[in-house]
Amino acid sequence: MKLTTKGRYAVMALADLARFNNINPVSLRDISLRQGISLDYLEQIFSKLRKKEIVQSIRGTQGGYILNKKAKEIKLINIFEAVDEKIKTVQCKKESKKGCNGKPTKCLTHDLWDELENHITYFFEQKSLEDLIKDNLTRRV
Amino acid sequence: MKLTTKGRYAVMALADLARFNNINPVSLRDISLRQGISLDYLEQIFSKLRKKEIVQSIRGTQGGYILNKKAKEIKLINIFEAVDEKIKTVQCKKESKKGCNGKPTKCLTHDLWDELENHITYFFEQKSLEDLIKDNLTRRV
DNA sequence: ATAAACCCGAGTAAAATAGTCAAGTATCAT
DNA sequence: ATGATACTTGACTATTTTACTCGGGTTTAT
Repeated sequence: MKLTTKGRYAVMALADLARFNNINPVSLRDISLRQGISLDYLEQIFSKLRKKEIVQSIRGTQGGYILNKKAKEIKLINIFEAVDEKIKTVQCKKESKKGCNGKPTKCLTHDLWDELENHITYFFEQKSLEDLIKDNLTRRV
Repeated sequence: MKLTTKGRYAVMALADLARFNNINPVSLRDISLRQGISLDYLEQIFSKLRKKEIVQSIRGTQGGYILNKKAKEIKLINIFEAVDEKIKTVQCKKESKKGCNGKPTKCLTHDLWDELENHITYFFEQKSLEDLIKDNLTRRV
């Protein structure tokens, strides 16, 4: 049970962006340097974030990215969804309402995995980008 | 962010074991058939569970496994630990108390990942095997 | 004696991850 | 105009992890 770099980096990069999100757009190059994430990889990630309208891009010199919504309105769940960071605890989820794996009844642990998935999802639904940067009034990288 | 089969199967198999844990030991063959998990794979898993003293083995014909503690005392966290299902949200955890990745300060999202890890771990610390089978008075596979 | 079970370590195919690389296009500053 | 900066896109790939399988054991009830 682990977080992939895609999800982690997306959040790190957006936290960085939110922090420096003044009038000027923030370039991926800057984020790359500050957060130590490869530029090429960041480009992949931001492509997805842009398609899901979490950020806006500004091309050309002095260009970069800006948040497309208020930091408060961007929840971690939105970020994870955008970069395909799935929360997947169960394999039999898509089966029919009643049964798992083709059987007529639910598997013994079905509700457990559902509950776990909800537990984790809840966390991501609550936390916003704003929470991240508010918690970080002390100087951080 | 997903659960591996090792963790999932371990819990499924132990739930099955707990359910049929009467006087007689339960063979992996039976668990394999009921839960649809390969026998070879189950053997790997139970080897670890035995080494962590979650189950006891009884060799020979009519042998099998029994729980080594009361179902109430076996928490999911113990099971996951036994089969090396790690809960890993952060990469910079092992760095010094204050800084991440060799830098003198914590990374922006450090506390977030810590909090997430705690959130998930808490869930696994609360849930016991007994909870699983108690929740399943209705007939299940 | 035999079969049912546990025990153990090595090996491996497939999938997922974590990127890199190449070739663009848009825009600004000068 | 032109060069530099920065976004855009899609393909490619090495490494790691996962999810097993396989082949040999040993123990014990009947």
